[in-house]
Amino acid sequence: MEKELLKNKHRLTEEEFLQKYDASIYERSSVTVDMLIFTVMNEEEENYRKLPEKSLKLLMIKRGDHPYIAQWALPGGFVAINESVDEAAIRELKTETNVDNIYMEQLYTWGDVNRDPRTRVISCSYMALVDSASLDVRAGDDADDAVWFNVKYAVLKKEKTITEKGFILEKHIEVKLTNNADSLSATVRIIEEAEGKITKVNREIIDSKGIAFDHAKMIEYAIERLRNKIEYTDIAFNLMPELFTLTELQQVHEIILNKELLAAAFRRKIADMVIETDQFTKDAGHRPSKLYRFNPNWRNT
Amino acid sequence: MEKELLKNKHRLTEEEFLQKYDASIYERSSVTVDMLIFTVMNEEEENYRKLPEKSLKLLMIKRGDHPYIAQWALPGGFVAINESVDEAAIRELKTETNVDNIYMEQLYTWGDVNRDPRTRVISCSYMALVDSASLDVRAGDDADDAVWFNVKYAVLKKEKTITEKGFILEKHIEVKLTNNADSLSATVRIIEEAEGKITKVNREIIDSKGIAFDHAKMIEYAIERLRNKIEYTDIAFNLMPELFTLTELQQVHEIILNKELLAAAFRRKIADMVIETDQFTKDAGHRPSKLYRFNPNWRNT
DNA sequence: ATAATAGTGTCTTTCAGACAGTATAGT
DNA sequence: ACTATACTGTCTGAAAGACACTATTAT
Repeated sequence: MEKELLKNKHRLTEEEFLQKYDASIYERSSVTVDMLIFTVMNEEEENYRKLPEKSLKLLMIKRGDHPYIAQWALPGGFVAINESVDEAAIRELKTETNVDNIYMEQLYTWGDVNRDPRTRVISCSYMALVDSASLDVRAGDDADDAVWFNVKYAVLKKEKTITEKGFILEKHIEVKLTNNADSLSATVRIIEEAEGKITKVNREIIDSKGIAFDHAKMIEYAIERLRNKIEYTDIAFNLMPELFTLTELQQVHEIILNKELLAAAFRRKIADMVIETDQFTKDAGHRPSKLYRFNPNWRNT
Repeated sequence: MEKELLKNKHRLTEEEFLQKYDASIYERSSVTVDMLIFTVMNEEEENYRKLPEKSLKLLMIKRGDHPYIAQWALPGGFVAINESVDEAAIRELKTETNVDNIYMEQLYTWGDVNRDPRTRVISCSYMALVDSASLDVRAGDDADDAVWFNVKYAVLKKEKTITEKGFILEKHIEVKLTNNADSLSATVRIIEEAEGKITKVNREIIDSKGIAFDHAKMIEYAIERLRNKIEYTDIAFNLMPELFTLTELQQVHEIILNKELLAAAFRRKIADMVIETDQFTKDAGHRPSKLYRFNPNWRNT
């Protein structure tokens, strides 16, 4: 190898250089992963005829220690020195929810200096979408409580000011997490500043009730991404069970997009992404619905 | 504050807990930022009548020390303990290119264990788009050479195998970086494995000539993202000077998408994103072209 | 029979693709 | 006059929006 012969300005070969290399001279950050684990569940129905409503859920963990003791945080943990960041995320997902082999995507890396009062922590966040049917409801054998929260996303304020060379867009987004026992909420202020070609976005938590760290920011960001991606990808199917009706699939889209869709147009749009089965739903007080499964080969052939 | 009174299972208040907290018990990774700084430049023209061709450029730095001595790497550096990851990226961009206040977006965080032979390094990559006109061509006062390379992206292989429950898609992408003095290249193998709903993507460098670390992966990924985003966002304008012709704007799209576009359709599509000026190009051996500027308010009003 | 959902047919609107045709500088 | 680019008009076809209409079950 030619490489072996090259020496640097101190006349060291690569081997010699690496032997002398001391990584400890710089102070290092801790790196963690935080997981945004979403699912969609049926709410209780009352009328035997009506379809059950669905709702978007997020898994949170109650903190048993400082900092933010007794508040709720996203599941996550430190990246070990001998595992990749992705592996850490998979390990955490498995530990917290007992689910593996599921859709997961890196979201964003949060690198502000004072994210954690203990020490400098850089956090790489992942979004996971799981199908509630395949979920082992006993979420998390971990010491702390792992509980599903209902997620609501509301725009409290949206104000656009036209400036000389662009605009300033200020949005206040309220994220509400609720379940039978607890009710958490946070408001994130998002300021988008466009000046000429350059646009800068800043996210800031201006109010947080019961949500630990900067996790409200991550939740807000994840919902935005989820909404965006559901329009042009097939990620929504990760929230569906093996067999599903087209109405259920539409409901999932509607919950995430927070708007109603027209059945005819929706069915046309997702037609290629599903495969008809010969099975039907039963025991509803109305016409049965055909069951479908996901078609992984919808992009061509 | 109620918070102050809460004690953990060791009967410590938050203040006491934080005082005793020792972050050094876990071995920590280093965190770096790597910058993918793209621009578009005119190639030399020959015929006074013909328009100059444009080409996509990427800024690379020649390594002066081990590891990968004498190879080329993306500009980047360690994140200091007292700066945010974004700040580190901005600082590096300024140091390397003397450009600030420019479009920059976090791309992806690369967390494999053996990315760097020196020590465990997790790298957060950023993509920056700069307008070559506003660029101080003396790129980088840093010790090492900072040089623009021409970027070419080619699909060498694309093979889809339909499996029982999905498919396997194998792509080989060749990234070529060239300039007057040097010619670098790398092949990245991308394997997309879909089984049922779950799709896993894996990127691996199967051949690398002159490109340090796993940076070929980052380059490949950045080009994919750039291609994707240029279709539905306005990022392309970050590559344009203050005033530009629609043909120039179209050329930039064509280079990035690597395909020709029809002028009529292109103009319709970007019509709202630009503002007409009353200026024209001059001294071309053909009809002058109207100059436009970016319209930051194109999304509404 | 009725309530409630399942599913389809089709008219309209919007928008991208294609391409011919007109316009205009510099040499 | 000629060349190369600038720019527009319009036909076509694909896809999304809107909405009415038909179908089918458990009670």
